[in-house]
Amino acid sequence: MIKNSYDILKERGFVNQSTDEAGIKQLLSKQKVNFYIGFDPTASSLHVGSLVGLMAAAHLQNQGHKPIILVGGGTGLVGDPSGKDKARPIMNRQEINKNALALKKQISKIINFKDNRAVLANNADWLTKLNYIEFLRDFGTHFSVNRLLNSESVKIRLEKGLSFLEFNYQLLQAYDFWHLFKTKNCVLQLGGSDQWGNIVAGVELVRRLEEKEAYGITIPLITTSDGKKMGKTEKGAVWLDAKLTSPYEYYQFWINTDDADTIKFLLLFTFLPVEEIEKLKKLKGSEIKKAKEILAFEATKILHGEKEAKKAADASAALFGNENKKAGSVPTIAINKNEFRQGIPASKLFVLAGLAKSSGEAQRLIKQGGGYLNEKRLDNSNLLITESDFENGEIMLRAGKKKYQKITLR
RNA sequence: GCGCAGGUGGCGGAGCGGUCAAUCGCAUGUGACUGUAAAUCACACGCCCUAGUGGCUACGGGGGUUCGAAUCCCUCCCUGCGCACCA
Repeated sequence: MIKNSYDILKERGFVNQSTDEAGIKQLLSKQKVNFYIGFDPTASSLHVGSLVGLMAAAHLQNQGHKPIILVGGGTGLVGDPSGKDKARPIMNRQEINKNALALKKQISKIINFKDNRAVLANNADWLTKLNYIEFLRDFGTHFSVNRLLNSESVKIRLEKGLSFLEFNYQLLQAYDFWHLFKTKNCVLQLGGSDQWGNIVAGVELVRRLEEKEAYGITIPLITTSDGKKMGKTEKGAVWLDAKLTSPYEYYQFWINTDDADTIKFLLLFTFLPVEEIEKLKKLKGSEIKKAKEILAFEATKILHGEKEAKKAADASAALFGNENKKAGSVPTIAINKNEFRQGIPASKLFVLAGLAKSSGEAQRLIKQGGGYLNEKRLDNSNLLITESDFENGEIMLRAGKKKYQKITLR
């Protein structure tokens, strides 16, 4: 029996709520569906938080449906108040366009844009052309302020203050859905659970204007088992851009998954068949590490390719296993030879390597016993590091238990 | 526009003339314990250095009072609440 696309999503944990479960199931089983999911171009890279939506979209694409990836170039100019207790900084056009371009590159690692199997859209293309009066007359009439006031996202902000600008966000997103429905025959929207209100607004707008049914599915906000938002690491957010988070760091992020989250993440962030993941469930105690290795490898493979994933896995095994600490793809920086002529104080070197934000922090680190040079614990943050400390042209720095940085000479 | 209440470190939130780089909680980091997990315990947590009863910058911005200001005064900006205005 062929599984229904919706059931696939549901069984892997991608579904938080949906507007009409039976309707969606029927829709997805009888035809190839165009659906959309939006991303905010407020940063130049997506992070693992956005990955859930992309994975959901990828699963649907694998089932033959067609994703429309919407970059919120227009809505980004407004700022979504959902789930925020503060107004977002308003961004200018250029920045947003630059970000949108960068995002596409990352998204195309997961979604296949070849042969028109997926399309990228930017709502700036239509939102910026809207005429205020026309918009109010044609669409404003379909929105009830009473309802908006009752929505959770607005309620929260009412206590702290909400500008009219942000208040309008929902109308714009609803308009997006309608626009895509009209022009691209898009009948389904995916979004984070904080988008529920916005998605429903779109569904209703389509119903009112077109007297046709559109659907929405929200994806749960992925939290770690202790209730925190996922996606943070020692160095901050985990980005999808390899320049910001190297494949090795990305791999490490997944390896460091909490035991309790391992299975959940395998389902969400890998394409492994559910049956296979079920088997991993049986692992107990320190064996869970094996499941995490699979998770880390698969997740890294999806984003950075098999070769990089292997390299990261090897590096990880070398550094944390008992073999000698030689590693291939540990983040490496090259420092000019001349710098070492007089020697660089250990604390400075940690800052240069990006393992500490300030030399005060580095000094603290070393004082507390968390600074290592070539696997030897440093006891003096003023120790001058010179060329003679290099072994085979490199130095391995370590901060704490898990953060490594290799230094080479230039 | 008028009145009221506020604006303090990543966040929450004390302090209300000296002993404040600022109590406390959360978050974070390091160490111990472990399985590169969780929990727990300990320590740290503005920046700089020649590392000291050292220097510098910081309690929305600017100015002032004072030997001395996060703390008092003036002014500007911002936020919330109430009133007014408009619809």
